[in-house]
Amino acid sequence: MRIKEAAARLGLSPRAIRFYEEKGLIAPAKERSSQYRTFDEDDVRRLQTIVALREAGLGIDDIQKALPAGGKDDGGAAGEVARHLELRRSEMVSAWVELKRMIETVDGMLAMLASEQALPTDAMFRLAQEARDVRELRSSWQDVWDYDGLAETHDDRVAESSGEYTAYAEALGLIVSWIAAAPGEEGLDLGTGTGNLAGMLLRQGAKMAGVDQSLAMLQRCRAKFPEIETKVGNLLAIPYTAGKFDFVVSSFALQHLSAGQLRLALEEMLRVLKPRGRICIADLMTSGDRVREQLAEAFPGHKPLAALAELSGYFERRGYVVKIRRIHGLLHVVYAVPIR
DNA sequence: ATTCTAACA
DNA sequence: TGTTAGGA
Repeated sequence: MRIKEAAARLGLSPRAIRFYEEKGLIAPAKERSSQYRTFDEDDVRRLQTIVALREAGLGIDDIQKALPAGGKDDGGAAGEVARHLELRRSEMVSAWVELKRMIETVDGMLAMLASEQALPTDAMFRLAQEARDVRELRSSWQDVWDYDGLAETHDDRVAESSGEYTAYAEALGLIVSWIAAAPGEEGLDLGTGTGNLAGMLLRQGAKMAGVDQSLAMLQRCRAKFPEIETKVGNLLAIPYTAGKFDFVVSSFALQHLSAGQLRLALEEMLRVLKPRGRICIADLMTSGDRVREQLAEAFPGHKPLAALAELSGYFERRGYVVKIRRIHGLLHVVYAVPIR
């Protein structure tokens, strides 16, 4: 068939199809003399997947990467497509959170305008400043640590650091015993990595979900624990709707956040938690902001660590009872339960 | 009547 | 990607 018929069949314009060819997404045969494009069933099938991926919001270049460069489809492409769709999904959640933020800012400004006669310039400007700070905090969260690259050896390294392995295992064990998941409860593990903590809670009978920035880590996790639902995403824009989980846990993830980012992450945890939901965190923590700053200066390459006082204060102000245990060195476990 | 390339919006 | 021009 020629381009018009193919376009009609796929709901595309002929121009769009030529454009896809120009971008290297398809390579239809051309008639010798006329240079007219000729589309066979394979071409149509490929165009169908392109249309589908476009509808999912993938850009032309993403589709280019997701689809095997060869002219025709082959079997092993599903994984690549899934990988790009997950990345896309994660971006969309971030954009969604951004939008939500912006709506709140607009609401705040409207509220100001409703009560004042003149333009409340100062107040609006301050609100805008705060909003901008939050946005910049979010966007400054990058994969500084290259966890995709570390995924393959992650579990080995955890097991090898024998001195700290005991502490690592002890911390995870304490989370599991403090959370004491009832069968069927829904839990979320933030920064789940290869799923070690989530796996333990899974065995306890909980229905677990895991979020991690690194898809490579999650692929390990899926291989180890197929029952865990995993999503790519970051802690500042958790890819779940509000009020979904009975408990949220996190181990060795918050240490990578700055103080401002930590506050956003905590907000996000409370958002996805049910009203009576509980939180348990194992991480490197310092006794106070001063110590944390000193450490940050001493180790310029590292992010500031979470401050214990900040953490517990944050929860207590919101009506939680906080329990803390020091495991080893800076490693602490913090448990927060709403006051009944 | 269709399709093609190229350039511009 | 849509549009338009100029050709085959």
